This record gives sequence, structure tokens and C-alpha cells, in this order.
Amino acid sequence: MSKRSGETYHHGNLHETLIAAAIELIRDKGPNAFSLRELAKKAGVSHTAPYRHFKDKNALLAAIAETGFKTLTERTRNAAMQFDGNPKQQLIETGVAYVELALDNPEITLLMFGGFIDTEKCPKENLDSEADNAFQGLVNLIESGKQSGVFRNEETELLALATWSMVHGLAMLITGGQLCGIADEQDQVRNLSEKVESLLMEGILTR
Amino acid sequence: MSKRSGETYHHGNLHETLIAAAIELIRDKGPNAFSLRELAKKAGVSHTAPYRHFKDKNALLAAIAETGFKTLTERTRNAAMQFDGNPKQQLIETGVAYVELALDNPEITLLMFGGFIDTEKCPKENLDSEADNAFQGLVNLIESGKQSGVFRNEETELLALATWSMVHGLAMLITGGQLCGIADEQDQVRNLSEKVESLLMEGILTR
DNA sequence: ACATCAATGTTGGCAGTGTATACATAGATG
DNA sequence: CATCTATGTATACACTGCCAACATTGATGT
Repeated sequence: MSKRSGETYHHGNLHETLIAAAIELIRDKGPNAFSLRELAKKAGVSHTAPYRHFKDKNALLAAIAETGFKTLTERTRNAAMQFDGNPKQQLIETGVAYVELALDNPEITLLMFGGFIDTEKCPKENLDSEADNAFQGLVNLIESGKQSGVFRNEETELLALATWSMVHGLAMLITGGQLCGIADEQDQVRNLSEKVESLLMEGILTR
Repeated sequence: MSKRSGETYHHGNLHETLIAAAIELIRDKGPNAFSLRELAKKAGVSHTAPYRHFKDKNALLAAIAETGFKTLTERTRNAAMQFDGNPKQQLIETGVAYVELALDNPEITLLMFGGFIDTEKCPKENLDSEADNAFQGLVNLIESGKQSGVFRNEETELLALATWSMVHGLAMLITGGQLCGIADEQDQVRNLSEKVESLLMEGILTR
């Protein structure tokens, strides 16, 4: 029965609608309070309709996390592209982009890294491989920086892991609220990211 | 009515029992799947008994997170104490202790930093102040290292934040499963932590 | 010694949750 | 135009957090 003019029995585009609405809900209430039934209501469908598009709640969250990793890959790559040929600046801007994205989307970031999603051990599924993409960009960046003699000749994966950890840690501390008062505003974050990463590059020991 | 010999109407020590049992449950099923009712069953009390000791679920989780921060403070301080007078080694061992603790208690670590607990903006409550304690130890360590000329003469808080971010990021990447295959075993973690922190100290730029 | 009270427990109930099952509809395909 | 399959709905169940009313008991003051 099509009660009103615009309403059809088949939604037609529920998959994308659900993801978009879910992101909104998570932004509002956090990944913890997010519920499938409220999502269905928001999308204007019955509370079991989402199961035609996602195996279960976890699968939907995983899909959202994946979009998060995609934009993370995009943003960091774009940031790096703007300083092609300058690995040092590239590394800094990549980090700033990483942290800024996390600050702009704290709830999604928590969803991505907060253990809300069961990933069945360590399968190289879409989700993880998408995260690998972001990491791979970093690896490439460092590799080229090594070859041009800017970065030390250490194992590339190790250098990448160090920079990733640094930036990721800062992002998680901010989104987790551990840095309240220290890093709330946007410009503070950029400033902080830059300084912290400079420290990683220059080292914190005297010479 | 006291049915059997050992059973009393008043448990007598429910508060601690609940926390201990909750930690076990969270270890088993993750902070996400943890439920108050299952906890009550495990503790052998009715499903509302926990409410006599904790305002709500969030309060219980906060209490558990607080114990987590306490042990974090202990472990890192103990690690530092063992190398008194050697700030560089102190910093490394502190970081290793941090990451190892996270690896040993991934679910609790997620609980502490994964956004499961509503902290009402940024109140300086027990939870946060306990986290501050761990950070303060790091600040002191770096301050003394600066005075003995080992660490660069940068703003102490910034140096502390950088080292904390680095170590925290590594810990979160490991517990979040992002480093599957790279850092699973205990000795791998120590090795990785040491290397990564050495990089932070020495810097990753060529000189 | 006894009444009283506050702390700590239980029972029952409610709204909300994830998800399994059976059924309804409609767009696509032969 | 019949049929199939994708997509949506209705219903039901076990489970959840939490509230309100009641029960038990150890502690307290007189």
C-alpha cells in the first residue's frame, strides 16, 4: 500500500540512506548509544528492514568504519600531494590532516578504533585492507623521503609505524577527551600536531 | 532467609566483588558486550543489587577504568624507578610498560580510552585526575631529564605529550587489532616499543 | 533490651534493544 | 503475463538498563 504520493513500498535506495543516517546518529549520540531501531525509524522503514542490507549491526558499523578509513586515506593523500617533493612537509601535513579529521569526527574515529566492531581475529577484509591503504600511503611517503636522503636509513615500516603511532596517539587522546583544555580548538590542534611531529623528526635528545 | 550455611542476605563485600567480576567479564567478552545483569548473575546477586553500589552502568565502568589508570600509573612509575638517574632509559622503560600493559589488558584499555564512558565534557573527576597522575609522572621524568641535559630544552608539556602520544598510539593500534601480525607476541611488543621510542629520541631526520 | 533507621538486598515491571521467522509487495525476468 | 527474487513488514523472543516497591539486617540511640 502506498499511503501517500511519495511513499513506495520499496525504498529504492535504503542502503546508502541507512549509512548516511547512521553516520548522523553516531555523530549525535556516539557509537555507543547508536541503535538499529532508531536508525530504521529515522530512515522511515520498519525496524527489520536494515537486515536486508546488512547482516547485522556489526556489519553496518563496519561499513561505516570503512567509509571513515576511505576518507582518512583521501585526506592524508591530498595533504601529501600538496607538498610533493618535500617529504618533510608532506609528513607533517599528513599528520595534521589525520589529527584534524579525527577532531572533526570524534565519534566516527572512536567507532573506527575503539573496538566497537568485531573483526574476527585479523582477517584481511575490506575494513582492514582499507586501513592498510592509509598506512601504505605513509609507507610510500617515507620510502621516497629515505631515497632523497631526508629521512634516516632505518627500516621503512618501522619509521612508518613510529609516525603513525605518534599521530594516531595524539588523535585518540584528543577524541578520547584526555587532552581537554589543551587541544580543543582547530588551530590549537594544527599547532600541536606540527610541534609534536617536528619533535619526532628532530628527536627529543640533546646533541 | 539464609537458605544455606554460607549464604547471607547481605553479601558483605559486593562492591569489590562486582568490580572484580566485571573485570573478568570484560576480559572475556569485551567492554561492548558487558552487561550488568550477567555481572549480577556471576556475582550471585539479584539483577538490581549493583545499583546499591553504583549509580548506573556508566559509574561502574568508570570505576573499573579508574582501577585501570591506577595500575597504569603504578606500572609506569615502577618501570621508571628501576632506572633512576638514567632519564633516557627511564623513558624507554616507561613506554614499554605502557604498551605491555595495554597488550595484557586490551579490553580494559579499550574501556579506558575507547569512549565507552560518558565523562560529561571534561570534568576533573576521579577518573580524569587518575589519568593525570600517569601523565604527571611522565612530566616529572622529562623535567628531570631536561635538567640533567639529556632532553632538549623544549616546553616540558610538549615533550611529555609527544612521548605520551607515541606510546599511546602504539598501544591503541595494537589493542585495536591494526597491527595484527606485526605485534602480537610479548617480546615483539617490547622490541617494537623500544625501537619506536628510540626513533622519537634520536629523530627520524638525517643529520 | 528494644525500637528505629539506614544500608543493602530482592521482586516485578517497563521501555528499548538485536535478531530470527514468517509473510507481503513489487520490480525484474522468462 | 506468470514467476522469481529482492526488498520491505509484522510478530515474537530473549535480553538489556533502570525504576519503584518491598524485605532483611546490622548499627544506633535511649
